[in-house]
Amino acid sequence: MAILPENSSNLDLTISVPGFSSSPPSDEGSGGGREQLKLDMNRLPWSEDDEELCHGGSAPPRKKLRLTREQSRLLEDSFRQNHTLNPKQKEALAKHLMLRPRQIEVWFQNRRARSKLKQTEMECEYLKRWFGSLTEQNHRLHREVEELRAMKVAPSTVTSTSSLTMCPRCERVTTAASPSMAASAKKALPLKEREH
DNA sequence: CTGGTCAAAGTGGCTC
DNA sequence: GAGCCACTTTGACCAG
Repeated sequence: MAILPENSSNLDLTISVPGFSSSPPSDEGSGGGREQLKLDMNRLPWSEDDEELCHGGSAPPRKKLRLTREQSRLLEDSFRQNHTLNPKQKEALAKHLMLRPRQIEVWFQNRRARSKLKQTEMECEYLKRWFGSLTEQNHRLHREVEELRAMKVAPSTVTSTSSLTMCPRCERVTTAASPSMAASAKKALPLKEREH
């Protein structure tokens, strides 16, 4: 097994020039001031010799590429059109952005992961809200049960059993006295469950 | 200086 | 074996 990964050619030795400032004056908001460095790090062409250099001797610290805003924008555009690339598209994009196909591939992988994470977070938020709603509904139903039990203890207070109805499918008892509860319970359920 | 965050890249397992 | 994904590492940057 190789000591270094196949794509260690991006261990860009050329950027660590003594005296070179990696923090030029910021021209953008948060995260700004990276543009110059990014350009230098991304600069092509790289050669096979560079790769050989990386494989020889002791491993230098991996230098991190930062994409330029333009590169990111084009990648985002491309991602919007398609979340995956075929080898030809990857090659073309790499050529256009002056990056290696591997970098395009990695960017798309990470972008898909971020996209999925965002989706999961949104679903999590939705489920939290739903849980809150169900908890609230559960409390109301418990109170209703207590009320019904109280009525059973004192049957004289129950005017007629016909005011209680049982849903044949979910076997839920509803009373004519609490239509709002039935309505709110219905509201809390997702559409699929409601179609009933 | 330190800890947190973000994103590029490495790694290993899985699928086709 | 290539491509993808989940997980992890790592470097750059920023705020306190």
